[in-house]
Amino acid sequence: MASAEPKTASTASTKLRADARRNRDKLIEVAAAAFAENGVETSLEDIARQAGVGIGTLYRHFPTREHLVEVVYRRELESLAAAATELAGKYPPDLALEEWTRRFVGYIAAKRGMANSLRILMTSNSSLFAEGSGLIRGALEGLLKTAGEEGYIRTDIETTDLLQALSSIYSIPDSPEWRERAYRLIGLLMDGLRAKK
Amino acid sequence: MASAEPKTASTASTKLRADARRNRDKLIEVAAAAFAENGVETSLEDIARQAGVGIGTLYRHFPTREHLVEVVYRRELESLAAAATELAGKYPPDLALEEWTRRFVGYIAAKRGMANSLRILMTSNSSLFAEGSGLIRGALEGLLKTAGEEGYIRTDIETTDLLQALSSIYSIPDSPEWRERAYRLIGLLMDGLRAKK
DNA sequence: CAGATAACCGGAGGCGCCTCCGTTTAAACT
DNA sequence: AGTTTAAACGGAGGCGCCTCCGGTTATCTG
Repeated sequence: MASAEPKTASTASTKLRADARRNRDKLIEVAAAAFAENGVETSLEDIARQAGVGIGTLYRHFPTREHLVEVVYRRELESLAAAATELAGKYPPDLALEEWTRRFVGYIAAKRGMANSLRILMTSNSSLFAEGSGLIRGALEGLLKTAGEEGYIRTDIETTDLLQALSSIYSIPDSPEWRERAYRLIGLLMDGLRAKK
Repeated sequence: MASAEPKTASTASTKLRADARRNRDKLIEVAAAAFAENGVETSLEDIARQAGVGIGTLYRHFPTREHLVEVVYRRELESLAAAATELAGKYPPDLALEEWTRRFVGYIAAKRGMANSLRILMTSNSSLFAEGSGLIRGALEGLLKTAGEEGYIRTDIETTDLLQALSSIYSIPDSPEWRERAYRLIGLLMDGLRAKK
């Protein structure tokens, strides 16, 4: 057989038995919630329990904690990127852009506190980082382009510039008003963008 | 900065009861050997067992694994610095310098593999790093100065230069000949130093 | 030297990690 | 439908982490 496998690239459902696939999906879903709530240090046995499977099943699907973290991280990143298209079809371009950046903040918020774990993950698997930022950049670029072409915002701002500004959110120090600050920053940026000169 | 803490961090025997002090010292000694042999992931219970104390005692002295690692690391660094003085009084200056750099290599060799742990430690406690490199720099500087003044080596090389060259050893890729390569590099540097122009 | 006391010791216990393997079951075959 | 079989399940078990606290002991005081 010439290996003409109908492999679907990214979301490859690599021929998993039905039950296996169900369990795997459920595990990812539960893990995502658990990580968001308690950080990456959450007990894996808890996750397995909540997903209604044995600990053995969890470990078969995700040999190490890092594997699980990576999958969850990737999935969220993808859904964030996908949201760009969705929002673009639902709101005027400038509002779509603004709403998307808000979601971006939400995503970052969830990742604070597990910064260290993520950093380790990134350095031991740098392609993950490259892929991730590529996805986000692409999403942002699409939104910017549309909004610019349709005259909602100025056109002399590069994706890189905005991304740079957004990523500065990451370094806002932790505090009760963290989110407020982030939103203020976004508001500022958006107003700046709308000020077509 | 007003870092005028009166506590001498180094060998501060902060009024420890005799037995406590004994146990603490023994723990450090055993831990140093264990880390060198099996990396920082060694079982702490094993260390306690080998030191002939209960696990509770270990945890009282070193609340976290990182505490223990840090103390061991610091101690080795200090003994490396002390070796400089010792060697200086025992060999001609240029040989003392050469032998010291060899020990430096040994030290680095022991630290490979635990690079990640050390990096975490360093970023969460940057003063540790500053202190450490200060010590080493001082030791090297002393050796260089003596050897230079007594005419054994050239005098137009700064401590920083040599330290830079030495630290490049750290990035020699892992392989069976790792040590050979390191020693070759040292030989090269030493010959260069002795070539008084 | 005896008694008091504060510091120290150590291991049991509860929890999570991860592996291993006997049992169950989806899916391919007849 | 019945049989087969390889994939998937799941939990027991061994190990290490870390905490907690009743027992031990160095040191101080009379």
